[in-house]
Amino acid sequence: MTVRVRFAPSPTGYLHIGGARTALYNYLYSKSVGGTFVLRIEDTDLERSKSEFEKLQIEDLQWMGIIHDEGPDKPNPKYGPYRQSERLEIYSKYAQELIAKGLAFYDFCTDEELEAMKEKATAEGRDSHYDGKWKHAEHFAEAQTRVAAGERAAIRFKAPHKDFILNDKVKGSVTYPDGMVGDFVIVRSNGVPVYNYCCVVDDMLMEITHVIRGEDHLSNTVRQLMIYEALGAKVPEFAHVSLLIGADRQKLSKRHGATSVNLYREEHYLPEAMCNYLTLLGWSHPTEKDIFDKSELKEVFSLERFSTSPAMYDLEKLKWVNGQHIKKMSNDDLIALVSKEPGSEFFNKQTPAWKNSAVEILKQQVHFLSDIIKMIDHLVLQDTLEMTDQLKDILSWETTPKIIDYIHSEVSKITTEYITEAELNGWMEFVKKEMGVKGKPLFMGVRATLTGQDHGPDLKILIPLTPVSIIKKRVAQLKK
RNA sequence: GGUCCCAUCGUCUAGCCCGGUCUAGGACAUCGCCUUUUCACGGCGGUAACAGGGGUUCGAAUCCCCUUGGGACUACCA
Repeated sequence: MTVRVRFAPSPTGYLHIGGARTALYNYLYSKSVGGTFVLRIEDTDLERSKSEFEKLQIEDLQWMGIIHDEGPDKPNPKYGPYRQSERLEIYSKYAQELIAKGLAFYDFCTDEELEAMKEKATAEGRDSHYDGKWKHAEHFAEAQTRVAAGERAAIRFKAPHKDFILNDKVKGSVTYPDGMVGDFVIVRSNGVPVYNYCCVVDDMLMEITHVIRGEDHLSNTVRQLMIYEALGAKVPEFAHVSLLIGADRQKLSKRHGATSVNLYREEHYLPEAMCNYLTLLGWSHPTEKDIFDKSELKEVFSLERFSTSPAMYDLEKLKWVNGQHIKKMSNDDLIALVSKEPGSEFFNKQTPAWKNSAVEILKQQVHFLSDIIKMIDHLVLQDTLEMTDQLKDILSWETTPKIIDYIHSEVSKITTEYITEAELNGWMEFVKKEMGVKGKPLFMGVRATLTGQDHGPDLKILIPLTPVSIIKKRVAQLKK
């Protein structure tokens, strides 16, 4: 039997980090067993669903490399359509079947009646389950005639009186005691079916074999179990993955800050880093490897390695993972990405050798792509000096003014755009041999003179990357 | 309130199912040292956890129960 999994977002907003993680787990599982990954759009909430969001969410998924095998844009005639709003007749057909079998019933109760029912139940200390007259068989005929006459009614499912047991791949055996849920609505009075019902009909018809989703669905799963049974459908395997939480240990939501994938895309996080980090939030690599690409997981991904407790979404570690992925990249790939960063105009004008050298030295110490541009601005293009205490200290050494004088005259002779490493070496040699300066005063003195800073990358690489015009300005300021 | 789920360093986690090899391992963060005549990278090391209480057992992070704490669900939302 081929494995079929699905990710079923509601197009009511941007793709959420938590959603991306579930999508990723489904994707990884399907790849690990050679199954099919289906994308289904759950847009039965007419008010909140917007087609733009569907498009945006798919874009975010694609950015992360979570590519679906089937979906609205890649339909398989056997299973489509893939938008619930386009499957209304299907749901209606099965709802009629359930009514015919006496497993569901039309309900004409008004909101007020329902409210009164609830209040009465709470007053009596009972669970506030549906208690209306329409569930009883003697009213079925009346209900049919009223509906035939065009009156609107919701359709409720008759919750069977028995325990349900779910063997969850992550949670293990979960028991839902009898009476946990009452007769619930499967089709609203406006004719639109609800999630718990559509989901089952779709999973059944789309032959979904494994449902991997957030733990927030765990309690509701009993409703779905009931419907599977009523429909006579085979129950898929369920894997309820623990939730992502914020620093306050509450379910991750907008108020925890950047929780939409598109924000990270805009900040140019590396998609592979994002996937890497998200994978590790609730799943562990069998060899405790912590930096990897999705493609390396085919052989090792399994449902057995999920953690059962919630995981806190922590930007610090994501930052580190992103940095690790930058280090892993080839210089050419990295150059291509850096060239698209805002503020990369100067970078883009440089020779391939310059870019390669710059990227090679800078990628060692950054966490984000934008850091590379920031560092170029700071290390290479900064032409006004900031008088830090450290710089003042270096300038106070008796050898430093002599170095400045010497380099000032040497630099003014340079007519090329860049200083070569050989020229720099020559200056170092001169200061060492002819001026008798060595050790820390030599290196720090030269560094301060040329960069105006007391620390930074290796001068032999940094200085040939810095335009002479910038260096001239720096030295001139120090000479005063 | 009710039902269900969860509980190892500050954080992500390994170990738990199949008790002993756990004076509890790794990673992020943090601190220190080494290396780099600077910074970073890297290397080495430190601080830091089995929520509490009862059992079962020769022996429990691992099995059972209770307590406590946290979370989810409890819609004609998904």
